[in-house]
Amino acid sequence: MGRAPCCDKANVKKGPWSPEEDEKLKDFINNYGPAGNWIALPQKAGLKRCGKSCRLRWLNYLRPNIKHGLFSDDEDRIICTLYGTIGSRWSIIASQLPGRTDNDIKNYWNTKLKKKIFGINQARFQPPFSFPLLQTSTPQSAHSLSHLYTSFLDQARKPLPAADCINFLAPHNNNNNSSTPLYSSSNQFIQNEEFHGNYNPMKDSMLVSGSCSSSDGSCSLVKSEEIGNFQERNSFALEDQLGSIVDHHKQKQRNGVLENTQLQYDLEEVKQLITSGGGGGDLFFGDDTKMGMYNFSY
DNA sequence: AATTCTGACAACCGCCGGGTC
DNA sequence: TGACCCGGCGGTTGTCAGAAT
Repeated sequence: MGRAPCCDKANVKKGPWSPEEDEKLKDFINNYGPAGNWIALPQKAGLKRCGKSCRLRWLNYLRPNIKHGLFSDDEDRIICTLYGTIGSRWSIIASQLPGRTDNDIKNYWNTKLKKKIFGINQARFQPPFSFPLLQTSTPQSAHSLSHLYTSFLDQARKPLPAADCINFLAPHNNNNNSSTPLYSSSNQFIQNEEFHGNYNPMKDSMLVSGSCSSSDGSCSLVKSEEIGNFQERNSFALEDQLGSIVDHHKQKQRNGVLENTQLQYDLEEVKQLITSGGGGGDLFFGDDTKMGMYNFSY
């Protein structure tokens, strides 16, 4: 036996809301409050709508303090970094952007931001930071992650014309000073990144590894066995690439080239919102000529 | 001027989890 | 303990306006 429908679909109106319907809904909620039974609300408010539709209309459009219109650069960056860390958990991302709704952010990501970041190669190239890195605590998610990663490598191995390089989250990075923070917004998160220029999936090797950072904020380089454990947890089979990249990373750090990188935003809050346990991770990618690292903790 | 295409965003759908009985 | 109800969530689809042909 299936679930009973939430409303009588034959007798509910669908499609765009009229101003009159908006007024009715607003009036009702202003008088009786948004809390309560959404399923019963339409009948009480005199609306021929599904309760879920009313709820969505209120939350996404009619609710006070909703911010419409263009997203700022800071908002862009917050969305990008949070998406990179937690994936498409729009409600959590929305909780970091006052006035924005999850639907708004989701639409914005799907229609604009994704293209802005991934450029022309978006259809073929899924970037490493889109992996659900925080969702690796179960065998299923580990398998899923492994599958995604394999798919990514398959894509990355395909030859691409040189013009198909993508810019990796560095829209404002016009200098070569690797110690300059790329983004700093509202003290909510600061991100340094060593990587400059283009990332070409045809030429550049890439891997994902676990990481940790010491309590004083310095970036303690990942031990290979820690990475190994992380790999094992996530069913990765990238040992060959692992050693060289980590050696390269260490070498750069010894040379003082590598900046401590710590991607942070409202982590405490995000932590609470995410049910899985805390941890951290680095995304390394690059080759002998250039290398990128994306460090996060949660 | 008419038609087609495209992008933006509003809205819907179905699944899931928590709460309650 | 399990069935049911409801709200929340994310993916997908629908609608419409403006651009392109």
